[in-house]
Amino acid sequence: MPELPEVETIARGLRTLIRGKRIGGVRVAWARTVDARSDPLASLAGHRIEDVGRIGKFVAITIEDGRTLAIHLRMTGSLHVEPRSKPADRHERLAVDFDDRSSLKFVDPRKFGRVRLIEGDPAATLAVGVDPFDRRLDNKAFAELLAGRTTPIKTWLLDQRRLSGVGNIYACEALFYAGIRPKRRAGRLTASERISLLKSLRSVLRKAIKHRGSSLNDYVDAEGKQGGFQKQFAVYGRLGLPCKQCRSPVRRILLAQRSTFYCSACQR
DNA sequence: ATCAGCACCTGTTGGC
DNA sequence: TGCCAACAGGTGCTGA
Repeated sequence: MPELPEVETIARGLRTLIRGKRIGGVRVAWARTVDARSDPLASLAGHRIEDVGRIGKFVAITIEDGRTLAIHLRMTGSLHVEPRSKPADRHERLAVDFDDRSSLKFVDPRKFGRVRLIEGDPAATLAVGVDPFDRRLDNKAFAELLAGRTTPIKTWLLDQRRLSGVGNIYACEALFYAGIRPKRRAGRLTASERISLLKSLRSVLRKAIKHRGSSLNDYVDAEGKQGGFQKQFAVYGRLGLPCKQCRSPVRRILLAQRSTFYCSACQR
């Protein structure tokens, strides 16, 4: 599913498409798409969309009354703005209908995605950690987050409660550019490794946003366009192919049940 | 605290 | 062509 760059791309596109629209109602085709802790979606009727942003990997739709509609696309979710009358995709799970006869349609083949209407501070409610681009995340703050952690750094990067937005692809890519093996204990990185990792994270995420994210199979943004960053992966999905820096074959291991790619020569 | 294992779901791909 | 296993951008739960 989308990671930070894909969610950012989706949110930016969606912002121009639905800002200011007034909600008429919500239709739910797959009940479990609505998070059990969500406020009732029917209460959205009559309210306008104020803005669209991103909180970690959530698309955050701000409502004029201060509430937030948080959407997590998980593995295969996508969002589309179309005329309500257009026939529903086979995998459409939920639709927000606007009073101009357009709809925001949530399509999700695997049904993992979730939608949740929140009152109050959404970041707190969603329990997401600091964003990689948050200015408050300097080298000192990053070091404090990592201190004492014994879990592998790659696994640590995927934990959304500490740092939010990084997923499997960009964790692998950032560790490659930082020259750090995925299995290294998070709390055992040296100061220069931490600095390098934070820099690599930001640079790879920024580049991916520039390319509108990465499309493996089904990812498309709010305009239906694919991303282009998958062409630039250094290690992700490149098992056995030569490392782009040293030509030795890229390896694959499992960490926390997730495929993890790295170069054993470039990463120590 | 942390991890393995499994659950949630459907679709695609590759081997035989 | 068919069947089956493995795998996929994510997270949450349970039990050890």
